[in-house]
Amino acid sequence: MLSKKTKYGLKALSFLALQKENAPVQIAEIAKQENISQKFLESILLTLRKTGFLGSKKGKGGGYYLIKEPKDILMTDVMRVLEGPIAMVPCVSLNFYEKCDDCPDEKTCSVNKLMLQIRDSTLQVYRNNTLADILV
Amino acid sequence: MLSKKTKYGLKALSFLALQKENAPVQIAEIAKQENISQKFLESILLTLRKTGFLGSKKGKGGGYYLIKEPKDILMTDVMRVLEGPIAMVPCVSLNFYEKCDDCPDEKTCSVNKLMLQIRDSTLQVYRNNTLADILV
DNA sequence: GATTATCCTATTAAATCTATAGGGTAATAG
DNA sequence: CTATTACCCTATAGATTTAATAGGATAATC
Repeated sequence: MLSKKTKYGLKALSFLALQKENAPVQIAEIAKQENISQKFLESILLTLRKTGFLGSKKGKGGGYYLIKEPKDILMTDVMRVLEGPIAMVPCVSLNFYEKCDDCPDEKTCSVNKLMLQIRDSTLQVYRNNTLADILV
Repeated sequence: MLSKKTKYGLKALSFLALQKENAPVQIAEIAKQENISQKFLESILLTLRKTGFLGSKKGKGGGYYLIKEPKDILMTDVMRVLEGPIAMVPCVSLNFYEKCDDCPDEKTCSVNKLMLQIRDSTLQVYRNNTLADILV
């Protein structure tokens, strides 16, 4: 399952991408429009700012805004930040590789063999989509 | 993340597929060979029996065995039974469709748009693999 | 009839996810 | 300069899911 964190994060990014002239939008405004708990959204936006997707402005007229153009925001990067590793098992992860403690040898593991294919096909979709591509 | 349940289930199925003449194997034997908690594995095998993947035999010389040939066991079916819906969000699920309560319209949802692609590519992998294909 | 091994329900323990609380900090307007 | 606005940040609580364990019932075999 996709976490609410990722879901809300994607919705917020899309919402911001649709603003004219990339004007800052307040947390409260996004939360209301997208039916998201405001405080929860706040922490998600904070993460997205710290990881270089969003900029913020304090005080009246402030809010969050995209730092890059939608076509330059890769889903691969967004998903890794919000959802974590793209692979379903650590032993096939490119960026978060880890050996399974119960598995003596990856080369003779059927789970590894199947999940490697899933990772590749999933990665292909994320690599083929930017924020601009998923706007509707 | 892939659940341990699915991981163990796949390993058990693979293990059984490699037995000569499809002889029954005891839970304890599989658990030991694959480093799985025996009681936990027990409940997984029970599920796989109830869903038509395995047969069982009680008493001495008993155990679990495959009911169909590995090449006739589709990963799509195995994954749905062990891991649940293949889609990452209910609103793009073929077999477990559900509308999101927070989303007014799927047609204008960027999460839906992205996850639809993920579902399709994931499904393609599972449909292209039988138990026989992931044996090593 | 003793032994073996699956069958089944209930419960607990651990981990993760989701959301909330509450105050701090910086920018802006007037 | 001061009140207001809105983001900043940490901690924590509640809910859900996952993983594992306990303990005995049932059925088949030797």
